[in-house]
Amino acid sequence: MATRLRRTQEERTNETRAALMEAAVSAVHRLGYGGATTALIADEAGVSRGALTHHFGSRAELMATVVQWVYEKELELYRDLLADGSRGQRVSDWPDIVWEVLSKPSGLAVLEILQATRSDRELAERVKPVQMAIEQAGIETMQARFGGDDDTRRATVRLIIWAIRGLTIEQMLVSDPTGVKASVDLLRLLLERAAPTGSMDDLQPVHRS
Amino acid sequence: MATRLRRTQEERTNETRAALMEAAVSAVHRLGYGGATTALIADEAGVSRGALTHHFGSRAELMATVVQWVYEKELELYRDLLADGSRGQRVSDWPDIVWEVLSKPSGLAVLEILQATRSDRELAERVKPVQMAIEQAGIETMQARFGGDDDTRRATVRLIIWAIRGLTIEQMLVSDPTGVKASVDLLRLLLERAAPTGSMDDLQPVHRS
DNA sequence: CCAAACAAACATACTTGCGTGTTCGTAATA
DNA sequence: TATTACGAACACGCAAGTATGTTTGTTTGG
Repeated sequence: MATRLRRTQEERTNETRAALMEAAVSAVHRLGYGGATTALIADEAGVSRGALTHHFGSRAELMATVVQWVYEKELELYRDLLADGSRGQRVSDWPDIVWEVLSKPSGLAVLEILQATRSDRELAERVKPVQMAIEQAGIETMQARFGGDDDTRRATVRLIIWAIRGLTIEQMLVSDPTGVKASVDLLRLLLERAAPTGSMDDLQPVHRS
Repeated sequence: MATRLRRTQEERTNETRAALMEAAVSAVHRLGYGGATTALIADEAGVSRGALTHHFGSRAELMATVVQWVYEKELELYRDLLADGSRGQRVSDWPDIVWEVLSKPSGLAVLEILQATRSDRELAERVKPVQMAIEQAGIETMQARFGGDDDTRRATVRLIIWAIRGLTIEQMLVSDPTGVKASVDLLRLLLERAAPTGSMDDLQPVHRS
C-alpha cells in the first residue's frame, strides 16, 4: 500500500476518483440511493466533501460517473469470463454469466441509480445515453455469437438481464443468496430445453397475439 | 361524484385514506420513492398534510400501508383473472397473468417501496412481514395447482415474479411497453417448451452444482 | 327531539434536522 | 509562482415531524 509521499497530479486525481467510485458503489449498495449521501461517500473514501465536489460538480454527476465506471468494469469481467472460450457458446450459458456479473454489489448499485433516474431529471439525462450503449453492446455481442432475428435477440437479452436483475433485488431483500440462485439455474434449464442446439433460432416464434 | 354533504365518520376515514393510497401509488410510480413527498401526496389526494399525518404517524407508516393495500388489490385481481378457470392451468400461463398484475403502476410503486426498505429501518420492519406473506401465498397457490417439490416451486415462483418485476423496471426506463412484452412472451415460450404438460414436475432437475 | 359535551377528522403554521452546493482558505505538484 | 488538488466552514432549501386551532360528526342528559 503506502502511497508514495510524492504522487503526480494525474495519480492523485485517479486515486481519489477511484476511491470515491468504490465508496459510492459500496454506499449505494448497502444503503440505497437515497441513503448514499455525499458526506458519507466522501468519508468512506477517506477524503473530504470538498475533494468530492472538486471532482464532481454535483451528486448527479458523481452517480452518473459511477454508472459509466461500473459499466467498464463489467465489460472487463465479461471478457475475463469468456476468455477461455469454454463458456458462452450456448444461449443457456448466459444466465450464469450474467448472474456472476450483475449480482455483485456494483450491479445492485447501478440498478438503484437507474431507478433514481425517475425522480432526478439531471441524473436521467446523464445516465440515459450510457445505459442505451450498454444494452446495445449486449445485443451486438449476442448477434456475433448467435443467430435469430433482431427482435428475438433483443427479447432474449432483455429477459436474461432483467430476470437476473430482478432476482438480485429479491436476493438482497430476503438475504438468502443460495436460494435465489436456484431460480437462475431454473432459467438456464428452461433455455437448455427450449434451445437445445444453443442457437437463438430455436426461440424464433416469439411473435403472436 | 358529489360526495354527500353529510358522511359518517367511517366513510370520511375510508374515503380520505383511499384517496391518500391512490395518490401515493401514483406519486411513487411517477416520481420514485424519493420524489413522492408527503406534501405532494396529500396535495394530490386533495387533503391537507395534517390529514395525512392524522391517519399515518409517519411517512414510513404510510408507505408500508400502501404495500399492504396494493397487495390486497392484487389478490383480488388474481382472483378475477383466474375466475373463469380458462387461465392458470399450466405453468406457462403465469408469466402473462403476473405481468398483467405487476406491470400496473401499483406494482411499480411497491417495487420502489421495497427497494427503499434498505435505507429506512422503520419502513423495513413494517414491510417485511407483509412481503413474506405475499411470497408464501404465491407459493401455496402454486402448490394447490401444480406438482413439484417445494424447492422447485419456490424457484419457479421466484423466477416468474422477479423476471416480470425486472422487466417492468426496464419497461419504464425505456418507455417502450410493447417491446418489453416480447420478453414476457419469450418466458412463456420457454415454459411451454420445458414443461409441455403444464405441470411443474417437468422442472424438477433444478438441483446441480 | 334538542342541545350540550365529547371525540374524531382535518387544516395551518412553525420547528428542526439534514443534505446539497458554495465559498474561501491551505497544501501539494508543475 | 501558478495551477491544481484538497479541506473546513457556511448558507440555503426542503421535507418530515409537531403543536395548536377549527370543523364535522357522534353521543348523551334533559
